[in-house]
Amino acid sequence: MNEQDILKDAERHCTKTGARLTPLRRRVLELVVRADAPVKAYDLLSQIDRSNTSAKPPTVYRALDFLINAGLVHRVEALNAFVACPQAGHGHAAVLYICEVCTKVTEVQGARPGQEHKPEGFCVTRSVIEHYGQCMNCR
Amino acid sequence: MNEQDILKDAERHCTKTGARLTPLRRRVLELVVRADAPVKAYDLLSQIDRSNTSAKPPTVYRALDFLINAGLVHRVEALNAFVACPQAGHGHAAVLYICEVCTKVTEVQGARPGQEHKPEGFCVTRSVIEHYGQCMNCR
DNA sequence: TTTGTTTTGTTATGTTATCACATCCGCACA
DNA sequence: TGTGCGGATGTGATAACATAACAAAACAAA
Repeated sequence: MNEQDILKDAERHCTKTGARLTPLRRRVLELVVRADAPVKAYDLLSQIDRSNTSAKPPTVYRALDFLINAGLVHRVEALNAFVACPQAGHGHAAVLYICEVCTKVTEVQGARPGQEHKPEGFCVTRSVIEHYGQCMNCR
Repeated sequence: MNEQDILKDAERHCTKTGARLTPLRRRVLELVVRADAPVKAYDLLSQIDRSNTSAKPPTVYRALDFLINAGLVHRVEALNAFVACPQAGHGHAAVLYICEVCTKVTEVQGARPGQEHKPEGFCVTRSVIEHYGQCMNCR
């Protein structure tokens, strides 16, 4: 799935769900999609800055919050970074495989990890699943 | 497993592996164990500070690095916090269930998540697996 | 005791994230 | 047309998290 398709898909998804993909938010999404690897909030900020002098940290963090809630972007917890979700709206339930050499992230949907050993009565609302290692090309 | 047992166990583990559990590191481990929930680095710092005025951020981060490497402590990525590992040396391979109400963490060993959908050729060296929700008591 | 290594102290700074309040903009409705 | 409302963005400040770089001390091996 290429950059343009992902963006179109995001538009459609937002239209359908009533989420407001404003120009600023779209711009941030675009930057995340283009990065094609986990990108830092302050890197996004400096890129936005080139076109919009008024961008400040809250600008980018707010946009990212929106995008994460809309299921368009994932936060990579162990990297304090963000990646585009290749499938709009599947933002929750993702399992990430992160190559520590080339930094590329492969997202696997529907790979809900076995919760066989889940503590009794525990009700999971959100899972962070990130596997780090080397991808095929980088070994 | 109670606090004292965990500390004894940690001592034994370090003796066996040749890791040097110095007074400072032991003190930090003690604080993490006592907390019985994820603790922040700066909270540890302010607790150490009461006895050791010279404690600075690197003091606690270095001790934590050591403890994590020794498999005595886990970093909870999505919280920027740290928890004691109830089983010395099993520090890698852990799956954490974190109650967002009472903040308590239950660690499950040996619950390696299915990697059935792992990208071909990907070699995992480290996994971050954190489930957030409500524990039985807090529902 | 000398030497090399590890640990700890110390200052400074880098990086990540949020708060609080002001302003703007689109929209519904009088 | 204007007025009020709510969501989005602008703005300045600061909080929270983490590391770099170098100095001093502790310690163990030779």
